Amino acid sequence: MAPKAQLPDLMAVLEERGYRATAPRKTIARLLEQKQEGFTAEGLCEELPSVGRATVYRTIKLLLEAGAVCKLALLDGAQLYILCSIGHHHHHTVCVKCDAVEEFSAASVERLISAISADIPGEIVDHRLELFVNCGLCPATAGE
Amino acid sequence: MAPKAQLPDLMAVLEERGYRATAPRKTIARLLEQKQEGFTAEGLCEELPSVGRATVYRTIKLLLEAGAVCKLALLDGAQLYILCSIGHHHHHTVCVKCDAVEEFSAASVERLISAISADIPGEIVDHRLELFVNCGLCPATAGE
DNA sequence: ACTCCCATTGATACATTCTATCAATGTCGT
DNA sequence: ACGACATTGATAGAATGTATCAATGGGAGT
Repeated sequence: MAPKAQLPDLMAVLEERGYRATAPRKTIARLLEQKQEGFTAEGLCEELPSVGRATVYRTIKLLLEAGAVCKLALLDGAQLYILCSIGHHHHHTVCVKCDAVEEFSAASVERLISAISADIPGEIVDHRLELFVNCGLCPATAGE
Repeated sequence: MAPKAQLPDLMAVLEERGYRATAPRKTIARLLEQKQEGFTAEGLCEELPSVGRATVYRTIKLLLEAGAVCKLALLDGAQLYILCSIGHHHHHTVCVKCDAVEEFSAASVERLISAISADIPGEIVDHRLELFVNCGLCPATAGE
């Protein structure tokens, strides 16, 4: 897998927003910074038995609000969190076989949304685009 | 609100797929065919106390698989089902104020996805696009 | 129209994911 | 070091959906 763009220091992100640097938050931030893949809240809880479930969920929520984490809906309706870069609009590709997530952005998408705007009643304030792919890198897709 | 495109006879959709025309399914189908707006499973259960919860959820699932219903994720993470047209790929706009959903399709979207394909690792097999709008028609948006 | 098979139902329990509550604790500005 | 108050963790509860299974009923074949 290609190396990800540099991802933010999560604890710093939280402190910038005025949240305290507590031990549980540091633990969660440190673990997430290692993660190249998507994760679930329950998965984090299992990996960090020393941190309370409520705190795991609360911290994920704070990171979501800060934009450091995105929440994706897979085709089957399952949900997946993924660490992502802050401050620039982007989208994700998700492998339908292995759930690997990659971030991408394309000016053409944003231009298209603007163009579509004329054909849509109302004013577009946001959008969500997800591409489901066969990544071609995981065992499941390589075999085809 | 503009009249929707003709929507399918839901009971016929289910029968075409080999499911039996039972009384609970007919009840659900009849109610949904009246609905111009999004709905939730729990909401349906309340509107149809004569039908068991499990049956409501099962029937929604069958309609989802048949493509007669889509499941949308709102910006705040809430989920909404919406009746939609079968057999042609389409997307939805969702009003961020009143949750009104409109269906749209644009050849330009499909062309763009194809074009992006070249820049994305892997093969695109599906995509999801949602536009969040101020519909301009509901009291909440009209006031701005 | 009757029968019979088996798809379907509904009640209930369970699963998953997330939020609310609240007393106890830990951070950080002073 | 102190104190205000943000945060934690245990637990209960909410929201949404699935599994189980005995009882029911649709509809194909006669």
